[in-house]
Amino acid sequence: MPSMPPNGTASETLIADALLDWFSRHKRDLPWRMTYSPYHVWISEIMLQQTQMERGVEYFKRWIARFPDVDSLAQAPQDEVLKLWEGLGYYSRARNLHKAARMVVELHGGTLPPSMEALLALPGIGPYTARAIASIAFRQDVCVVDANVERLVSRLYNIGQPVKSRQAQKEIGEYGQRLLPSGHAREFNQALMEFGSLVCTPRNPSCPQCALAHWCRAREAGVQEERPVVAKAPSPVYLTMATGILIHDGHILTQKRLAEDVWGNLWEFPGGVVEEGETPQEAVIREYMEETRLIVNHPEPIASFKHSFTRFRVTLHAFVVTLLSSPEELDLQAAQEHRWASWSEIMKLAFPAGHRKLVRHLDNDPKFRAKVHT
DNA sequence: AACTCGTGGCG
DNA sequence: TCGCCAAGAGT
Repeated sequence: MPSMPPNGTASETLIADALLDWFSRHKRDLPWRMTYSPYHVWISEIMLQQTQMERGVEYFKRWIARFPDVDSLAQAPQDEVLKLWEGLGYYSRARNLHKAARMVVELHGGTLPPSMEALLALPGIGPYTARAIASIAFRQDVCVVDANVERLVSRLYNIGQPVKSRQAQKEIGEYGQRLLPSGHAREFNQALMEFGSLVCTPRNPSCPQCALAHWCRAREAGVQEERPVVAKAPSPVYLTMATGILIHDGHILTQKRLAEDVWGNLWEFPGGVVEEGETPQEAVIREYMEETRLIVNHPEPIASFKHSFTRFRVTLHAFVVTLLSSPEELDLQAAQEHRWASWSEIMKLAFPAGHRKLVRHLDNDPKFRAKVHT
C-alpha cells in the first residue's frame, strides 16, 4: 500500500515505498526485532554505536540473558556490566548504560520514557539514539541520521559538502524527514540503515541492483564513489608497549584502571609504553616501579601481540616477572584498586582487548598454568 | 568545534 | 599489509 510522506513529493513517496518494499523482503532476522520492547531497542542501539551489526548480535543475546530488563541491569555491579561489554570497545557506553538504567528506575519507575527530551537526558543517549528509540520502539515520526543514512542521502541527492559539515548535516536531516512516510518510522528508519549497509555500501555499492538507482543523483553524475565527502583520517600512531605478569603465592597482580582514563574501570596488568632507547624488558621493570612501587626483575618473554585502539597501533610485548621486594610495598600510583587474583578470578574480570589476548594465550599454556592457583 | 573514546573485519 | 569503516556521545 503506497504511503504518503508529510510534504512528500511524488518521487519521495516512490523512494520511501521502494525502501520499505526492499526492507520487507531483505531485512535480517535479528534478536532485537522480535518484540521491539523499548529496553531491547535501547540496548541494541547503544551496542551498535560505531559497531558492526554482526558483532553486536552475540553480545546482545548474552546481555539480555543476564540483564533481561532495566531493573536487573540497574541492580548489577559495574564490574559485571563491563565484563559483558569486554571486547566491544568504547566502554563509556557500558558505564553510561548502567548509570542510565539506575536513572530510569529512579525517575521513570523502571520504564524507558518515550519523549525525546527525557531520552536525551539519559547518559549515552544522544541525537541519533534518542531518535532511534523514539521511532523504532515508540513509533514516533522522527527520522534517524547515522553513517548509513549520511551515505545513502548524500548519494541520492549528490551532496558535495563534507558530510560532517553543519550545512550537510542539516540537509541530510531535512531530506530524511521529507522521505519519512508518517506512521512507518519504525520500518522506514531501519530500512534506510539496512539498505545503506547492504546495498549503498561505502565501497563498490551495488548500483546495478539498487532499487533507488533511478532517483540517485550521484549515480546520474557518475560520482557515487566520491559520496559522501569525508575528511581524510589522521595517520595512526605506532607504539611499542610492554606488560608483565607478576605471580606471588600462585596469584597474579591485577589493577583496576582509573575511571576517567582509557578503558576506565577495566582491569589490567601493570605496564606501559616502551620509551626511546629502552628495551621492553627495561620498560616493564620501570613501569612496575612507577605504577606499583614494586621492584621486579628477570622478565621472561611470553609472546607479543598486535592490537589497536583509537588512533594507536600497538605491539605489546608480554613477560612474566619476578618479585624482588615485599608485596607489602605495593602502593598504587596509576590505578584505583588491586587484586591478587587466581586464574578463575582473572577470567571473570574485564580486560582491554590486548590484555585479554594475553590471558587467552596463557590459558592455553600448561607450563604457565601450573604456576597459578586455579 | 575539535578531540577522545576500542575493536575487528574487510578489500 | 594497511587504511578505511562501523545503527555516536561526551566534553
